[in-house]
Amino acid sequence: MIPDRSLEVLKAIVGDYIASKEPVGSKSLVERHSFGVSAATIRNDMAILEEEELIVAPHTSSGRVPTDKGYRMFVDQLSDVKPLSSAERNAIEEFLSKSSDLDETLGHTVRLLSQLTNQVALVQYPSLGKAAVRHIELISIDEQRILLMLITDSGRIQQHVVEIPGGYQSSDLEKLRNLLNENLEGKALAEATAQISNVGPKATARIRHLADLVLPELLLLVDANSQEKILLAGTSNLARRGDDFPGSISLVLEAIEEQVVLLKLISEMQADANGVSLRIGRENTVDALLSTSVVVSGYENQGSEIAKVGVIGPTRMDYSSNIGAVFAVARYLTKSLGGSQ
Amino acid sequence: MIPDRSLEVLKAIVGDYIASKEPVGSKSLVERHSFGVSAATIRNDMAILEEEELIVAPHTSSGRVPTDKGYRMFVDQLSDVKPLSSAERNAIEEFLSKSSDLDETLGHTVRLLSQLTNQVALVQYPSLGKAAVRHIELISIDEQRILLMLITDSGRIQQHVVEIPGGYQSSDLEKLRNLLNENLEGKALAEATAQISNVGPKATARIRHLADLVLPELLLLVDANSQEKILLAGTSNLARRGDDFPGSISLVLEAIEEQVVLLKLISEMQADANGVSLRIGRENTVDALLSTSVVVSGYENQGSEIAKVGVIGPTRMDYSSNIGAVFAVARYLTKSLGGSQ
DNA sequence: TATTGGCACTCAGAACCAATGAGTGCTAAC
DNA sequence: GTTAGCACTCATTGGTTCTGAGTGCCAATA
Repeated sequence: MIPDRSLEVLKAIVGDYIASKEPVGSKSLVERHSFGVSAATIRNDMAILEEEELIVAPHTSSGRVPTDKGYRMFVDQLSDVKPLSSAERNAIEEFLSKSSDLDETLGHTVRLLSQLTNQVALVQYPSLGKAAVRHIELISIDEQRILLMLITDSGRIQQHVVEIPGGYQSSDLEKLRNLLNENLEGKALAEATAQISNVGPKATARIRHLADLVLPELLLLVDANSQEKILLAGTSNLARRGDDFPGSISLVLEAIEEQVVLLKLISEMQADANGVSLRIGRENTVDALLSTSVVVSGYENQGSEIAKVGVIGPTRMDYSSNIGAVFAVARYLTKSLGGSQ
Repeated sequence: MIPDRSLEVLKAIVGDYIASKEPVGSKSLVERHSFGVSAATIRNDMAILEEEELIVAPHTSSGRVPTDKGYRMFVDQLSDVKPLSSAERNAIEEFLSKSSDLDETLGHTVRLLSQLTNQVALVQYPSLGKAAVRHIELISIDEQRILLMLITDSGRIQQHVVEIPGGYQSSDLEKLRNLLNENLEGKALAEATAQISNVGPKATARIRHLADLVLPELLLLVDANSQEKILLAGTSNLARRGDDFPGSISLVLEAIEEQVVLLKLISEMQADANGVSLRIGRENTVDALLSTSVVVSGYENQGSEIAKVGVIGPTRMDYSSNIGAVFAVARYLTKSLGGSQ
């Protein structure tokens, strides 16, 4: 429908605009790229692109700027995702190999990604909903309190202090611990939720009192919703690109600090064939993010996607390299989790 | 040395400047406050203040702006710290009562403080150095790996996966666990560091192999430096006040995201008689924070300060209410930790 | 001696204007 | 389908002037 050369022109406009931050005109376009035709011809092509709402002129008689639709067309045409340099790949390996537990791994990952892309990076903690129980631990703190811990196979650890008015016997604690693990270990969390209420009746009268206090708390820990969590890094990168945002960047910052909104957004995003998913400008349902683009990719543990990692920045971003970086980091993260968790 | 009325004028200048963001002149000053003297007299007082470098004129013949020294004088004179409204106090109680474990408590606290003050809020995780070992736990993950956990009496939990090439017996695991707890439970971390190397020799030949692998990791966990950590919230508040920063706010954001710098800064700050400590503008040793002020207060567990909580914002901030809020939140946090940890 | 009214002076910022030039749309010719 | 040419637009730039809030200083006053 749209002539080939016009698409080439679109590509060139997006590229130049990303690089220069200035609306790009027919003349500078023709002198920077070798289209083999004159500026007037390019102008005709630009008229087509404008007709299709792929580009727009900020004011009468000035250069053109890609619209969200234009960016979308651009990335969909994008065949060559920029691979990371070997130096960058080394940095990733180096960085992630240092991490020991999940907290550390994710913390390193998100910082790394923000440095790699010069954007705000985000990583979602493995959603409990998709994980399985690896172990449940009950630890005595003092006469009246115990620490309840839930360890999932994604390496995430949740803990909660449970008050036991009237105290408990440590032998009972052990019995309950064994009972819980016998019934729940290895179960997916969704399944565990259902099982927990079945554990109660199995308890002997002796530990029934204890179980009644502990089980509701365990249920709370398992409740995935209350536990979804996102780690951010590199918000200063957003500020540096401040002039890219029409309103104020504080609105954008506010929105991405609001975990709930961000979680909803990224959970809606489905990976495309390449394993990366992106939302451009108005495609984001959140008002404050209308002038940002979000690039995410899922990372896996034991073969199934457990959470997402990505970046968020101005629509005027270098999609090619950002997609490359997000994809690569997600892969390394998958590898790193598979190895040591 | 400085006449009383001149100090009153300084107070008025600081107050007006904070409210209006505009350099304040003698005329508007005299009409907004009732000094009972004329503008010319105020001008004489202002000359004294300028002589003392407490205020400065951005350009010849314009209103005056407080210098860092002026702000310092102002807060040192500050007798009446603005107390929180009862609605605010209720909000704090409400908020903190919902928290169960340490992570949650601190997370809630920092968000709360940022909302209360409209500034960037920070809370430091309890420094391991000042805490004591509550419990050490070894949990079997699979044949070749165990999860080592350190629980401190401040409620902080550190964990690390230890690889045991060649595997281990679960009975040995239990022996080692008991050995560790017998020797380390209740010890201050600094002391525990010293003790850990003594534990090795006490191990029987049977579990020696295991101990040799676990102890170095435990030592790492105890090492306070590598574990200091700060939680931030409300960075969007900084962006909203963007025009208060001469350079760019991205530099400020960068600096406060850099945990190491921030940790060093707040650890240098010693609380004054009121339990609150603040650094104004150039008093901060960090370049990027020359135009910000930092207000912190310590919070306690079991009678001794374990870490700090505070806010960071433009030097042109409402010191009175920010000091009040930080102080109150620190107290509530102390109370909350004492109660449920 | 401290305070005040008066006055000349300064200077950032607003308002206005003209020149510049990159860029456009259109038309007629190739 | 492509191109050269042309008239037109309009954001940006730079210069000029005006205005007014604010100052410093001095002589008069209480």
